Amino acid sequence: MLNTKIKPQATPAADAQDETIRGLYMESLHLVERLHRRLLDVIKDEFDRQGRDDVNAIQALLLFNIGNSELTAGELRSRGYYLGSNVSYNVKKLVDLGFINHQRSRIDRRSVRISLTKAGQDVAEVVGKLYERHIGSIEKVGGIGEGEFAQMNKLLQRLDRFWNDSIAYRM
Amino acid sequence: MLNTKIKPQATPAADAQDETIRGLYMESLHLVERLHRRLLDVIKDEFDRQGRDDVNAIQALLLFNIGNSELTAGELRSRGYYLGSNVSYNVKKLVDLGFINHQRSRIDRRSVRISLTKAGQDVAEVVGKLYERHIGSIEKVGGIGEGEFAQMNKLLQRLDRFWNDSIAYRM
DNA sequence: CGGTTTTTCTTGGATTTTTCACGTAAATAT
DNA sequence: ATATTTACGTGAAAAATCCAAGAAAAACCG
Repeated sequence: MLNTKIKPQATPAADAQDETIRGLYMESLHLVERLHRRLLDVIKDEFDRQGRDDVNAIQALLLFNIGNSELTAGELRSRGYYLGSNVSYNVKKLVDLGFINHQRSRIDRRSVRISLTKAGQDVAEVVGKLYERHIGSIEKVGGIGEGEFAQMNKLLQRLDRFWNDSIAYRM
Repeated sequence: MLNTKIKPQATPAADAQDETIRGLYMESLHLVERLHRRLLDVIKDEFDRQGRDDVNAIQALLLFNIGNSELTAGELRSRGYYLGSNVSYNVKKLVDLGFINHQRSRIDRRSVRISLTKAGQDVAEVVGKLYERHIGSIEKVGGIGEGEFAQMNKLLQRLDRFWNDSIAYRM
């Protein structure tokens, strides 16, 4: 794809190694972006097939993540279920669409308990069944088995931590 | 192709295996989303440090991807440089901001050739230098070396392909 | 306690971005 | 020549984000 042979020469050994890592690193970046998009596409496609257009992929993902839990709006962020800003906006939308219940906690009346309505559970189930199909075929069709998943996740975690640290510790 | 073993009890062994894969698969999904966000955060942070707020992370990423190439608007999508649906909007924005040049091709006058202005190159360079720092420390600090990157990318590609096929072949 | 601070979430408005449907010009096919 | 396809542009509506302000409840503290 990209021509990697055009480069100024520095320390031969270190440079050659960096050069290799560079290509791999850039590839990882592209892959992360692509996969993120692709996952949303897969989910959107699933709802398209069902002829549903009342939820988008991000909402469906959020509803699936909530699942049977009952949590507060804040937890949606802290647990990484919803990574955007302005949780309220999305919660409000999903309440309006009838996918989640929304009521103030009696224990801590500042917070809001959130759970899925029947309609919300249906959405979560569509996503859940989609994932089940994936899980059932990813090993044979996709060529990713347990060991490979474990390895991949370990490395993704390292990358995540690396980036996290590079912000936190101003590297 | 309706090999839909929907849900009922399978053999204990297969079920247990699926159970393991399930956890790993779900973790992968979360990681992909998290990493996508984190990368944007890292880039945003870099521009914050420079006291710049005239480009956002997505734009910076796009400018970096364009680099020294001169390509058409359509190629931004086909090459995966910009994965959104509205190339025109973003291109227009970046032209207005003075980061890219924009002129009709003489060969095919429907298409538009795009390249970075000096200002655009500066943005790309900020991203490029950020990546260089990463590349220089990812192995020691992040614990991801060549072999591990290669392995990770291979698996990410498989996942990408799996998802792509699951849309294309209606699995 | 009473006062202060912090947490948790809501609201409103401005702005940005996305989506969609249609439009145009140029290239290509029949 | 006519029809079709391709590559982009446009404009309006919808969605999402950002930001600042604020309410209510809880936690803290002398």
